[in-house]
Amino acid sequence: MNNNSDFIEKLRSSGLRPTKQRLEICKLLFDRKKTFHFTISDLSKNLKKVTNKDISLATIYNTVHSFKKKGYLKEISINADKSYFDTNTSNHHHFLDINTNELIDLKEDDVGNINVKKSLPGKKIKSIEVLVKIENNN
Amino acid sequence: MNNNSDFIEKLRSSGLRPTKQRLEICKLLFDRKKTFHFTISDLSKNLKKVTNKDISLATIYNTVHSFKKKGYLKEISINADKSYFDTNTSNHHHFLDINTNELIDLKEDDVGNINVKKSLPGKKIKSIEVLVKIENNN
DNA sequence: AATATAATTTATAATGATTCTAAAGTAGTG
DNA sequence: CACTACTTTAGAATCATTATAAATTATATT
Ligand SMILES: [Mn+2]
Ligand SMILES: [Mn+2]
Ligand SMILES: [Zn+2]
Ligand SMILES: [Zn+2]
Repeated sequence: MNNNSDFIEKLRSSGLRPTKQRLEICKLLFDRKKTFHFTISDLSKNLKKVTNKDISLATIYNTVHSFKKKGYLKEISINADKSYFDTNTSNHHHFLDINTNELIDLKEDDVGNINVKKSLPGKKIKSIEVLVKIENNN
Repeated sequence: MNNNSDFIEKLRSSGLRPTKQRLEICKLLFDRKKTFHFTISDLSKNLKKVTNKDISLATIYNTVHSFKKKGYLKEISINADKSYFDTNTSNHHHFLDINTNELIDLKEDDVGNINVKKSLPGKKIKSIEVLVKIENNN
């Protein structure tokens, strides 16, 4: 999907130096066909698999947070005891499988248009997102 | 709304002994006209105001978790760094004011019916909830 | 290319919310 | 009252996350 110089450009253009740690993380997060959801712990484990010298946990946190700030990642809070990040940064809906704790993107068309009738003075709508919890049959 | 013996009955009927700590917490949470949202820290502060002898933090956690397990409270995970509990245990939608971090219930009618078209084999829908983030105008 | 500067990484410590532990207290039963 | 199981509690432990501050690295400048 992307090659290394794309990531270098991406990082530079947002004022982040393309360090080897950040590039390694870019490769894991963004060099894919589909977007996905991950936890810091997932990312940390996957980085251990693909790198020789480990990236420190502090750097993983720093990087994920700066990517979030730059808009390359989105944080999804769905579960009191697990925080997910999403490489799909658009507003979108989710299935949450409560048996597996897996998050699954829904497409725009999977959920009809949502019409919020209530409004509050001085406030405007920023986003509308639906969470559909699913579970095993029976 | 409720008096003490209602709460004693409520607790007994779900196999929880009506201790003075639990009753104190019931009064704060359930003796109201409207449901509301709170954090453990909110609850803890409010309990300090109304009780002579402080209820220990462990008991507050224990009680909130057992009330959740009995279905008297619902946990709402919306913010990575703040966990809310809701005395409205039905499936319902929310505004989240991102300027104040305030959660506001939406009524069924405030959001049209939601029709989820996608389904996954072996899975059924357990709940559908909408989160509408709002922010100040301008 | 060498130097200077600021950004970044890192190991490690600190924080803070939540949970655990085990001892003391209390409610229900007969 | 006496017994038992449940509950509360203070304090310790845990664990994810953030802070610190020294070493390293990227980039700009000479
Ligand atoms: Mn919890
Ligand atoms: Mn975070
Ligand atoms: Zn997603
Ligand atoms: Zn609510």
